[in-house]
Amino acid sequence: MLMAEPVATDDAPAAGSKSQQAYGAVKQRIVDGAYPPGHRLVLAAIAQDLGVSVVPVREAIRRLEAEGLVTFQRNVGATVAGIDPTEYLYTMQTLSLVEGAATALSAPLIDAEVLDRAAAVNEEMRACLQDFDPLRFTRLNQDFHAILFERCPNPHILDLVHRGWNRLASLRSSTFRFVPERARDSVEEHAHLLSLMADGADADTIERFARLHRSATLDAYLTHFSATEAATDADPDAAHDHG
Amino acid sequence: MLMAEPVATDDAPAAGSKSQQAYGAVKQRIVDGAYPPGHRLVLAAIAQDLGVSVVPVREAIRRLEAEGLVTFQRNVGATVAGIDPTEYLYTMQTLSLVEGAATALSAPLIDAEVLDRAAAVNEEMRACLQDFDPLRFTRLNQDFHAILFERCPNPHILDLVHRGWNRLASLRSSTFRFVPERARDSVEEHAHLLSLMADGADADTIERFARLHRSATLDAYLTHFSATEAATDADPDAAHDHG
DNA sequence: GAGTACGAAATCGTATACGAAGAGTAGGCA
DNA sequence: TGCCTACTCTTCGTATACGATTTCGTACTC
Repeated sequence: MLMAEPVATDDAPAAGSKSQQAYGAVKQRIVDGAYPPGHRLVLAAIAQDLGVSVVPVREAIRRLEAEGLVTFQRNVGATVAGIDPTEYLYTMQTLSLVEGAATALSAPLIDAEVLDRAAAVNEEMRACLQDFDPLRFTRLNQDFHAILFERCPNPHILDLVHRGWNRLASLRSSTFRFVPERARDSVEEHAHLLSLMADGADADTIERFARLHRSATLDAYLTHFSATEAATDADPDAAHDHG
Repeated sequence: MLMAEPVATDDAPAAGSKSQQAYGAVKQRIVDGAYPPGHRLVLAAIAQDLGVSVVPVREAIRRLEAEGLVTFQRNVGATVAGIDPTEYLYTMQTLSLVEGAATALSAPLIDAEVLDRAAAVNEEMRACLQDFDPLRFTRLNQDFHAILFERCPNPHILDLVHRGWNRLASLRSSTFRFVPERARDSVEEHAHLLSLMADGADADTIERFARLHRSATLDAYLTHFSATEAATDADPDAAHDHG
């Protein structure tokens, strides 16, 4: 869906250049949790592990830094970016902005067939509500939105949306894991969004609603956490790293 | 080997690492127009020119690629990003989105002193209307907006705004050069924006107006160019590279 | 016993070297 | 004469090597 790789065989990135290989491999390990947040990324170790030299690894790390997945310090090294709740907030806020715009810009280019596909995914999500699986739900949620914003004609905005989702994936902090109640509302809002598009609502309405939809998810997260943190009071990031 | 001193006198980037030096140097040359759009960036040549090895240059180029200032092709090389009118459109559209949001998010944090500074810059712009100098006007325009969005609390969005302005600078395609009539309206809209902020208008109103303000500039550009291109009909990019 | 200075290990940053992939050009063949 | 092929040349991609910087451990002093 939002895989930029030309063709991935099954799990190995298998990109043309070793830099891209290294990029894909390290990124995957971050997203998978093999490299937990705060983990130090040593160039030589990764290079040996991947069977390449440090040069491509270095380049991969810098790319990941540009995407915000790792933090980098000169002459010190890189560490996997932390899962600061503030960071999540910023990312979600940014995503609400650019995804709302991308969805609105996509809307005129979306035909009935695409709407049907999105509706099918949304029905899967609805079915997923019983026997709730946060991971699966989150993945479907991403698929749903990707269908709707992927036709955005402005490649810059589309790229920003992809980056946002990427960062969310690296943060590994799904709202639906903490606030499953939000899932049901989310599905309903999806249905409403589809009906807006089907009725040919104007761009501003769609943008506003798409943005609100994401903001609502963020709000659910925030209220949940402010409550949780006030209750537990200690070890405020214990809730994140149980991936 | 002529070693560049770590401490730079005044205009050199003065970065600690050679990668950053190279990044700053190449970027400056692109923005200044020393490397015109379409110019091929050969690693070895730049490296020799800067007195460093190709490795830092390579990294600098990749960073510039990530920012969109240069395009890169594997095993072929990098070229300074073109000034495709379409690219300008996309960039301005994206900027209208993120800058509008950044301005709206900044608004609650802006006090009277900041508003006064912005107003002063706007008056400079108004004075600049006689004896019109597009370059100076464009610079003041950037200053004006920077004052208003710089307090945006979301660093991601703020970063996107900076990137957008960066890319605009690299495109070197100022609307005010082609459509000086737009300048007067722009100043008035700035004044209105300031009054909105002074009156404590809600975020949505400010965002909407800031976005519209930029979109209007873009529209002026587009109508000008569609007219110009229809008239000249040939060599549609002649208007760009007289920088 | 605590703080500081020195030294060693680890790791990054950069230079140099060589192999690989594309682009351009000249030559041959239809 | 036009097109295809082989070759060379430029330029990038990656490996290896070495110097620079930081960090951590240890010994010494107050």
